[in-house]
Amino acid sequence: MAWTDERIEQLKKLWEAGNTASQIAEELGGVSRNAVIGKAHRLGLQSRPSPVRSGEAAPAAPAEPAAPPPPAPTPAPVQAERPAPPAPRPAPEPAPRPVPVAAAPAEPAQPAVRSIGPGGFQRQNPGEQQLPIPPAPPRRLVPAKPSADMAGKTTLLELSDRICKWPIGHPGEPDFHFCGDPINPGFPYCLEHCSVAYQAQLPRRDRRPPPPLPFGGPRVR
DNA sequence: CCCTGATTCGC
DNA sequence: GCGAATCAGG
Repeated sequence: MAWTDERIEQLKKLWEAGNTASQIAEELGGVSRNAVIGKAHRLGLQSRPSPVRSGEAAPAAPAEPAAPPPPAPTPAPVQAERPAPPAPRPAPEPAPRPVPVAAAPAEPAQPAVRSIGPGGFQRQNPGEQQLPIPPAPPRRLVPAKPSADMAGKTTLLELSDRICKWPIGHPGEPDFHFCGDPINPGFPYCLEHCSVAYQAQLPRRDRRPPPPLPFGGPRVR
């Protein structure tokens, strides 16, 4: 997979938005986490806090009223003979810039989880057809769990090589998610779902009636 | 062990 | 330039 302008753009956006390299890699597809990191560095993207923040984002900062920290004068640092990295403090936060006008490819504002249809497209409900494109995100975007009822559920974006990818529910529905249990080593599913997915071929007369199909079986309406 | 980003280095 | 392998850390 090549680094097209679009993909690079997406990479920058996601990187600066605070997504992890893994998340970005999955988002882009066709690239590894390492590839993303490597590219990010080659692009000169500021290395964000490398002391990883695996769990949740650090909410730490108390909602301090507008009290911008004093501008550090930082005079000439006396670097003896240490190969101190010239890297200036990240200081991202591009500041809310006014959105041009129309034709704004704004999309990163979307919550990570949206209903993803079979083709990979994002579904729309009848009522929400291409209305006003959301203005630029006012504030830093955070991965975040979109809705309460999705809390704890494994979404498409959270799949990895070691968790069960057995789908629960129907794609496109609000609570569609994946099993998420640890996989049965060597298989894409957990033990339980492997037993459903892989059945030994039995003589006809001994066959059991229909095992539940993936995706929850035929739709019922 | 899981994860994170950083760095190296052969391609 | 690319990214797997490796390193270092939470």
